[in-house]
Amino acid sequence: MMKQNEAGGAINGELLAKKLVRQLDFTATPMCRSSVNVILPEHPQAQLQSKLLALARPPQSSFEVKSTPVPPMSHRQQKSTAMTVPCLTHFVKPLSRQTLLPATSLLFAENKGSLYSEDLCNLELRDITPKKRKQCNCKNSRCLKLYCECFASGIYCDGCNCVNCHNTIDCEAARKEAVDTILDRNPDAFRPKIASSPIGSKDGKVVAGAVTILGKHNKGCNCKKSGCLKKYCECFQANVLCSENCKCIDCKNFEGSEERRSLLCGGPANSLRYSHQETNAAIVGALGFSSLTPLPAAKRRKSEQPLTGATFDDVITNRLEQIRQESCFTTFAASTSPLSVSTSAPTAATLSTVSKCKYRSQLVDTLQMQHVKKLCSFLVTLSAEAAKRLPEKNHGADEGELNLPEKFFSSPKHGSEQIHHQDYAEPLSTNQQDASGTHSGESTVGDQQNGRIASPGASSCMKGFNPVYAEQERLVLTKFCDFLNGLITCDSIRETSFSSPRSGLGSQGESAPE
DNA sequence: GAGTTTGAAACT
DNA sequence: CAGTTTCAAACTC
Repeated sequence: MMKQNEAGGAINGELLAKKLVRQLDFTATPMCRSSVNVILPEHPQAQLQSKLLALARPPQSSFEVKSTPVPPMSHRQQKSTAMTVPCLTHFVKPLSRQTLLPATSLLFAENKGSLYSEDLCNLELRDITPKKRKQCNCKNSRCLKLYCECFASGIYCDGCNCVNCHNTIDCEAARKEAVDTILDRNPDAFRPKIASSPIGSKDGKVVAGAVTILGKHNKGCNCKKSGCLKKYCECFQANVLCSENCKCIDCKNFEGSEERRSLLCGGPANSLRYSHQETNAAIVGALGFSSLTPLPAAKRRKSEQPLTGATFDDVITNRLEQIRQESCFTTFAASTSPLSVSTSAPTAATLSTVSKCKYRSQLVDTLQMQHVKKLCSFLVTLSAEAAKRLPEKNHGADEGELNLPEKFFSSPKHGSEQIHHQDYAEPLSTNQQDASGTHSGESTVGDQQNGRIASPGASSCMKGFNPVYAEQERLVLTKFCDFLNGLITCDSIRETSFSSPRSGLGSQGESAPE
């Protein structure tokens, strides 16, 4: 077993830098990532960020640490490789260097090195705005029990209103003993209470840009009287919906709850407060797994606002029909293809999760499952037809010989595009990227090595040109893109309709989104 | 600001 | 593990 002084001696520049970086709360609830706590509030924000970014690139860091030495870990902490920083941001507090030192000591054993730089890169300046730290008011616990928010967060009390506080650096021995006692009772006591969604990237987090998906309460709440709609409820307080982990009674903190909706509908402050939830919900929904986040009531009402004249359902249906008619293929299998079933089934299964909490897409009231099924069926048929048709025409023939319609794309942007073999070699040409706006240019064969799925067209380029694959890919992606464009168009109409009723509906479904 | 309510943590 | 007590935050007035 590593002795404490050995552990302390092992602190090289890299580790030190990491630890300081980790003083940002990256392991706390994903929700909290939107309001990342930052220690060292004495630094101007920009300076702070650049300094932290520098720290993320050890060992070149020249940041000089003059803070109090990090308290050594207990043997238990050293043993625990899974120990994470407590949920510092459960309560929004900008933390002083001193107050975070205990947290860094708890972190000491956790060396998941991959987190730091990219998390820092995901930081936005507005996210590190120091906020007034919450101060505890403990009287009887000496701030050495989990009742104390500071202690539970792994920080020293600093400027609190507590009485007989032992959660200070001067009482480190007592503090460490208390930590050990609590860890004996519950090794996860200092772990973040809010877990991210099970589907995700490393460290269990799902990062999309700077936003991390909200999760659920690890242990769940046990609320009885609050309906889980007050801050007594840990789930509610953490901005997550109650989950199957909860044992609450008369819970109203679930997606679709009228009470919750009306509560969140309280005004601009609430809208702002839950804006991250909206973003998270959208991302979660897009990723296809259960979200625990609600849609802001304002947005949802907007979604539910009926269109004057034509419903979004009509527009989508018409759009699909238009796509179908524009296609050179006449078959439009409704739901006969097994693939169409298998393609859409996971979506349905995903949306109806085992949890009582379900993701509610902004389009849930307008884009129906039947549309998705139709689209899937259509794309499958399209792909099959392409496979059948291409060999008949000409193996490896030029695009011009495929007898594809000149205006396969309904959008003028696409209609004039000429596709050549070099397009297969570079399926994501600049023009296409600009036109569709849907490609990041990252989908290369090389991605396969990174666990991603490379496009069949791209793969065929590497292994030998296969025009069938490429054509299938092109058709399917094109039509899907077209469908999405239609969706955007319809959404624009819907938004216009909402903001100014009866305006902008004359060109329903056909006006360009931009 | 005092008193009450609430639910997590701690205890038995 | 369930029931009870303690505790501090959240809430109400």
